[in-house]
Amino acid sequence: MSGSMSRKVVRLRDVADAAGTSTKTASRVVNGDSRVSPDTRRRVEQAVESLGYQVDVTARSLRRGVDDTIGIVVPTIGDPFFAKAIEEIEKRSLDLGVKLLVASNSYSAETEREIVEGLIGRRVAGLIITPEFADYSFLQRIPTPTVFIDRHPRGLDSGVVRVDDQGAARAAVLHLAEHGHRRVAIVTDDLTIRTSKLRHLGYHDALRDRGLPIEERLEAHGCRDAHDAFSATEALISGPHAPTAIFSSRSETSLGVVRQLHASGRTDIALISFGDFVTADVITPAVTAIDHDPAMLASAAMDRLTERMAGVPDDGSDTIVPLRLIERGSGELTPAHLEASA
Amino acid sequence: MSGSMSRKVVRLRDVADAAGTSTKTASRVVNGDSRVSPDTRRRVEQAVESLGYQVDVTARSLRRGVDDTIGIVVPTIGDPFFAKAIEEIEKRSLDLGVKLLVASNSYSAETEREIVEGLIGRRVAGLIITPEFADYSFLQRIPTPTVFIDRHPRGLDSGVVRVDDQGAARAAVLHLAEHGHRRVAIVTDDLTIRTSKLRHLGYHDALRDRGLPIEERLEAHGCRDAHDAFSATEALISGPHAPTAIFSSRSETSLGVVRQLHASGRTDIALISFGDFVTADVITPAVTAIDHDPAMLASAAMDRLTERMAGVPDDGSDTIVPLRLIERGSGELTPAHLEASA
DNA sequence: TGCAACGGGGTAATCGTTGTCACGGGACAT
DNA sequence: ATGTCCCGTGACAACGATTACCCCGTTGCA
Repeated sequence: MSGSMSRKVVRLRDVADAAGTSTKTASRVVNGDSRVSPDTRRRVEQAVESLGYQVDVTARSLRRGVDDTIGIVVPTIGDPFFAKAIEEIEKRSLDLGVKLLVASNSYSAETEREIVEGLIGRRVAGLIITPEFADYSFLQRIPTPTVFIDRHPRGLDSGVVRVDDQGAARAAVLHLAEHGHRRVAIVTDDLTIRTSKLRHLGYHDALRDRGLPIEERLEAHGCRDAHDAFSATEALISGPHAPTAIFSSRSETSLGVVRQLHASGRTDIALISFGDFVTADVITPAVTAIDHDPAMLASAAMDRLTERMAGVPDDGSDTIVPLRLIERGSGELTPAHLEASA
Repeated sequence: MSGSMSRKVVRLRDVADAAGTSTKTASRVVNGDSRVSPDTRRRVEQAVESLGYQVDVTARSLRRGVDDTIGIVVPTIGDPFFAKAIEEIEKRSLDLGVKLLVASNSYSAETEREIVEGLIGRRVAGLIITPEFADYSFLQRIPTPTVFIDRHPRGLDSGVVRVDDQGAARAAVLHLAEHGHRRVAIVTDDLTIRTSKLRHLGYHDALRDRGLPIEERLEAHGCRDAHDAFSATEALISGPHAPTAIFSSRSETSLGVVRQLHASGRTDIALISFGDFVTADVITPAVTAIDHDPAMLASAAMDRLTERMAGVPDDGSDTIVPLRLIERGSGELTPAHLEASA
């Protein structure tokens, strides 16, 4: 019944009225502009406090032309790797006083483009994108600072923040070779996926370096999940020329490989997993893994993005995030024939 | 050098000009209003296409008073449980044509409140919050539709979407009792955490139901991570009155328990983990777990949120998301003395 | 025939904030 | 003493889309 039905929202105008200043001055106080006298500042601050004023960000963003957000687009948010990356980026965003818009692009090329365009339509201050299906040439004309991670975008000549897939895969296989293995198999995803291809190339690099044979029957491609890898591994190890070591190119496939090795009692076969997973150290033997730290990738991406936002143009070069090999046992097994002769 | 330095952005006005209509009509087309003649519609659509027009969402949001976004606030984005939940919510958001703002609140009560207020200042259409430290009484006055998940917010009388922690913990311990165990230990986090407390209560419920002893030396509290749990388990199983079964109240602690059991060769001790983890089925024996499906929780939260957004008020009741017990072996081990007598 | 209802369209105000420009007055240098 | 410059401040317009309101013909119906 009170006469003053409180207005829906408190506007800067209301604050200014209460403090006896213009909205402009109130705005100055709210935005930390130094050119305000201490007395005025205090009055405004007090008004803000008592009225519970909060900036309407939609209005601010319209006026400024940019929104205090950055968008991140990943294939799957639930993937622990990307989840950790998002976490790191959110942390950094907090420091920048910016909010984080997350979106997934693992639907189709069309929705992927729509999603990115939608983000741009929101006038995001920056974009971090894991390119998937879409052609990104449309970004050419758009001024939004953008950083790509993990893979190169199709249709756009841009630097990328990524891990050294090829180099690390090579290092892993060399590690196996160093322990005496001459028949090293690979279990991997579809080779049309850039990441998979690079790791596959690294695998070949290592074999070539060591003069080891490259054999098709040692390669299992197209393993999209643990289940595929489970079957593929069975086929690999059941033949007469079974490998003494396996290089699994994704943590997902590693789970399948491990299950198969355990199921068939062949835990004597060496294994290195590209991509770590929890409990890799609980299994016997514990699984040696190459770990790419998502936080590091994310951090590097944010560094790059803040650079772009500051106006530094993309020079087309890639930022390579290092990887590390975690020796746990499975990657240090020696082949049976060597053990016998020892 | 070209004479026409293209204008920064294409506005609705430009589309209208190109199509020879007013902005109002162009707006109608863009927003799918039916009261436009087919011919006009086509002209506008063509203009949109050729100019590459995109709605400026910041302007639209200002005018409408709400932004087409929903905010989700969780303790840790990187936690697989919340990551999966976010993933599900993002999927649902896509259907609603809404973007998702994610934020973490695991910093402090103050930043938690600032984060939520910041979201509200953005005029989000809805909020999904996992309350942590902050007092949420300030939300009382705010019209933004809000749904809380996992825990009850402090300072606000509101329904919640949550799992039945206490009931499920009770079920797990009863499951162990059913297999003959009379000395069941618990490894858990700090009991000041609501979730931990509820699970602890469920543990006691079960013991009481079965007339089993409640002993302090069977309870390891304050295990914040796998490492703590590792040490705590060592203490638990080394005494003279060691338990024959362990109930671990978080997947994180379960990792520590498993490591300790393996390290000390006591894989004969039964174990049920509250919270599943990958490779729980690779370990020997595979770990029986109670799984709370994050997607289900998220989905229920979205159902509730869309209801709120449609104007249905909170009736204060909780939505309970069911859990399921996944029998894998470790929870079905029988105590040594029973085996001996068998 | 008269008139209301409706389809199709336009004009201008509005959302809340902030950049631009202007102004009076003191400090300081010429 | 006069100009220059900076400070604190305010009036005002603009950001781009939406929407309240108005207008003009057609129809349909009494």
